[in-house]
Amino acid sequence: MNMDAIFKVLSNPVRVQILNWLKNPETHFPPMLHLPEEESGKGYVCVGVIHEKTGITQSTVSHYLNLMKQAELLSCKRIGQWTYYRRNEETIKKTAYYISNSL
Amino acid sequence: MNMDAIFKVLSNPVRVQILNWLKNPETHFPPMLHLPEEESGKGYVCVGVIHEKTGITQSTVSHYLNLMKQAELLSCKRIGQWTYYRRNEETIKKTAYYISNSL
DNA sequence: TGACAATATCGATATAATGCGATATTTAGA
DNA sequence: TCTAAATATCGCATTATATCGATATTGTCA
Repeated sequence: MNMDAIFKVLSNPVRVQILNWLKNPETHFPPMLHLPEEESGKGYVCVGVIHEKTGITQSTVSHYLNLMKQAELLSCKRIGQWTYYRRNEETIKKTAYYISNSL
Repeated sequence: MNMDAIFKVLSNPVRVQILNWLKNPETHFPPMLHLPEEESGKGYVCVGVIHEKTGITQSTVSHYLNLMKQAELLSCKRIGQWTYYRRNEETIKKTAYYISNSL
C-alpha cells in the first residue's frame, strides 16, 4: 500500500467524485451495453461515460484513472475496445483502517 | 472539514511522520520543561524539538505545522516564547469516518 | 485492409508544492 | 531597553501536478 500515492489521488476533488460515482454505478452512469453478461453487476464502468460526466478532457480523465489504478484505488479490465474501471474496495477499506489505527 | 486540505497534508511523508510522533509525545520527544503544570499531559510539543527530530529546516517545519493546523489536524497554543502543537483527534477520527462512509 | 471508435500517451504550458536561507516578530530576562 | 531564544514569514529556485490539444495505439467491423 503506497499511502502517499493514495492521499495524492484523494487530494483532488474530481478524483474523489469519480470514486464516489463508482460506488453506485447504476445510479450515476448509463448501462454498459457492451459489457459481457458474466462481468455485469461487478461495478465496471467504461472510460467514455466517466469522461462525459466529469466535463474534463478525455486525456485528463484517462490520466486520472491511471493514477487511481496505480494507487490501487481502482482496478480495470480491457474488453474489446473499452476499458472498464471499478473500485478496489480492499484498498479503500485498508485506507480507512490505516487512518484509524496508524495515523 | 476541508478534505482536500487534509489529504494534501497527508500526501507528504514527513508530515505524516510528525502526526505519528505526536501520537506518543513522551516516547518521541524530550519533556517540555517550560510547559506549565496545567497543560502537561495534553500532548503538546514545541516546534523546536519537532524541528530537531525531522532534520529539515526550521522554516519548513514551521510551514508544515501551519498547514496541518489549517487543515485542523493539529491545534496549537502559544505559551511564552514557545508554540506548542498537538493532534486534533476529532479531525483525525472524522477523516477515517469519511473514508469509511463517504468515499 | 481501411476506416472508425475508444482509450492511452505525448508534449507543452500554467499553476502549485517543496524546502531552503535570510529576515522579521514575539517574548523573556538581564 | 538591549539582547538572545523561539517561532513565523518572505522571497526564491526547483520540482511536481494539472490539464490541455494533438497524436498514437488498440480493437472492431465492413
